[in-house]
Amino acid sequence: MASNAEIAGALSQIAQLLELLGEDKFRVISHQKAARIVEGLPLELGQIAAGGGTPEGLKPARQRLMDVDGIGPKIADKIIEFETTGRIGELDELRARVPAGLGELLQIGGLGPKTVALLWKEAGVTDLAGLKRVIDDGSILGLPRMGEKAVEKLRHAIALHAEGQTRLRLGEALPVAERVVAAMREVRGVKRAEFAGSLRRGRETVGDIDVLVATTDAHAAAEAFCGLPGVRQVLSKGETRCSVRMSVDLDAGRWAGAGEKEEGAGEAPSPAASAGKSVQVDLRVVPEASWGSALMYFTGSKDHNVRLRERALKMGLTLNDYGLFPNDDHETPPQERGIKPVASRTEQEVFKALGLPYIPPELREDRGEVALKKTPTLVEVADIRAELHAHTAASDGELSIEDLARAAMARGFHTLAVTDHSKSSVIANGLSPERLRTHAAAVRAAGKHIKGITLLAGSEVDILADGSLDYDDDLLGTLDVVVASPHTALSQAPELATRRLLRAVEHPMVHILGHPTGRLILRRSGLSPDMGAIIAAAVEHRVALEINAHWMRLDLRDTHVKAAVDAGCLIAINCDVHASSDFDNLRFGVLTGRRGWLPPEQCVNTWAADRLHEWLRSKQGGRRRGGR
DNA sequence: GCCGTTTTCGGCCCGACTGTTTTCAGTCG
Repeated sequence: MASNAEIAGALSQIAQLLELLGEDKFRVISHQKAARIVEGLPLELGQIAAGGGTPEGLKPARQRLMDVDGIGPKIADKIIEFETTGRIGELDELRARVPAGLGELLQIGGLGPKTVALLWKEAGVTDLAGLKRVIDDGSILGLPRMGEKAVEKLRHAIALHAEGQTRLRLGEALPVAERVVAAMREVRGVKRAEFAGSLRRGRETVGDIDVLVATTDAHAAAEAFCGLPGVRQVLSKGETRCSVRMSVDLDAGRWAGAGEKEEGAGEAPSPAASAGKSVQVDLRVVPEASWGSALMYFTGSKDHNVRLRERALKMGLTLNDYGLFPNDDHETPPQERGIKPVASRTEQEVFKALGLPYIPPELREDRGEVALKKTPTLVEVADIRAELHAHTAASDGELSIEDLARAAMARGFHTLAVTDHSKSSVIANGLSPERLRTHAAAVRAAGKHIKGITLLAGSEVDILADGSLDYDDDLLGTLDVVVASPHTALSQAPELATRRLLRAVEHPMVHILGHPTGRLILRRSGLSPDMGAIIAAAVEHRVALEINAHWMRLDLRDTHVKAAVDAGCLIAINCDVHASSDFDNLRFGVLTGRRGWLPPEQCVNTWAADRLHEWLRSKQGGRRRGGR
């Protein structure tokens, strides 16, 4: 079965090739948009295209695909063709007409389809090597719009591309953004400063960082921004916008420490993974009176923003970053003609004027949020009262049971589950059955004398490649909490992965499916099981699917969380604590939950102690906590 | 190529910055 990612990849390739061929730009946009939608879709389109799936099984596949907003008859047919034959005729034809190397050129900053097509048609450039050649021999200067400065910028962009500059993970980007915002708030004249963009939406990776300021002294703001510590290069500097490349701190890459070891051999940690990394940071200077509309404009995804503007137009209004204005179809933008906006000062005000409830930033992805009637209640960091996945020095953590308990108490938690690794995780010093019994007894003993928090004895038990668990049922039955997680064989085929995880979810003693796919963001993709089947089984067996809060993992990912939430599945947000500072990762897990529309009541970590403990006990056929 | 509480045809979001073009095209978000 073709995955959504594969389908999205094919569609976006069609868009790219159409663009290079100078085809109708709206066809291009349609394919791009469809690709984005497919990628973010919680349901598996391949399954639908193949005529599968349950709820509307009798409806023709084509019709069901077309029910997805953004997919029409043509694209539906292409998806079906892709699913049934493994290829798309149109894509093959397009590929035959365009040199394969042009795709890479489009990834170079500042090079768009027009310029790449120009290079190809006028200078015979078909790949990166060809581009370097025409730059070196100077022939590129003979092309239209290619002067010395343009070529110099291009050189720079090629060098950056060669460094493999890629997206930053949420946990790497957020500290940079917070530092920039804090620094800008100290600048003379600055009234407000916030970061926006995909970072404010809490996406798992970001391509750049957008920072907004409202100030009485735009010049001072621009100067201060371009002179911030860590700025390597000023890319552009204008009255309302500046762009720089900024170094990313070494200490953002904590993954190299604890946590990595559990992955086993062959996944060598890279302590200097973040060394030399940089990120583009854009500063936007906006009028204070437009703060709300500007923040909205620079926070919403492209599709979300388009959706809002279309909505505005239907209401006889026009929306831009300066505000929501009456639409008079004048050529000059309303703000330049002194027209007073209907709303602009705060996001709340603008949403209200659009007839919408306030939409939290994490939801602004055009995944149905513009149809909301009221602001949904989403899980917050302050709601989290329990950590159900933590390691001590008995396996690969740093803390003793007591220190771990105190760290959890300091966060205001009522419950902490100690879940060290099981025996197969040899590199993580997994516990033999005998050690586990001793350890569980030690946890319970500690629980007796530490007041103010309930300590639970548990295990993060390996789900072996065939879906069996790493301890036998007698031993598992003595535990308060069983987190079952895959750690090895993470590249097995989807069908095998599905069967493997289903077996774990169906196991009567499993409470939580830990980091279900085992992916590491930007490093390895992990398992690709049929998530719909996993979710359905988890609902049936009252197993919680974990959002592992480490920013390297964020596993479940946001779109799967959404599917799980829609299905009524329980979710656990766990920090997978190995060191005291790992509790700080909670906010990344919460952001991911919010992106999946997760309400607090569906997240077991928010439950009151009694309710949480009752759920844990109920999974083991009424066995009472305290062991045998 | 998609879409429709003003449309099944004719639209499709909006603005800033850069470089080179003396009035704008291309790119980006």
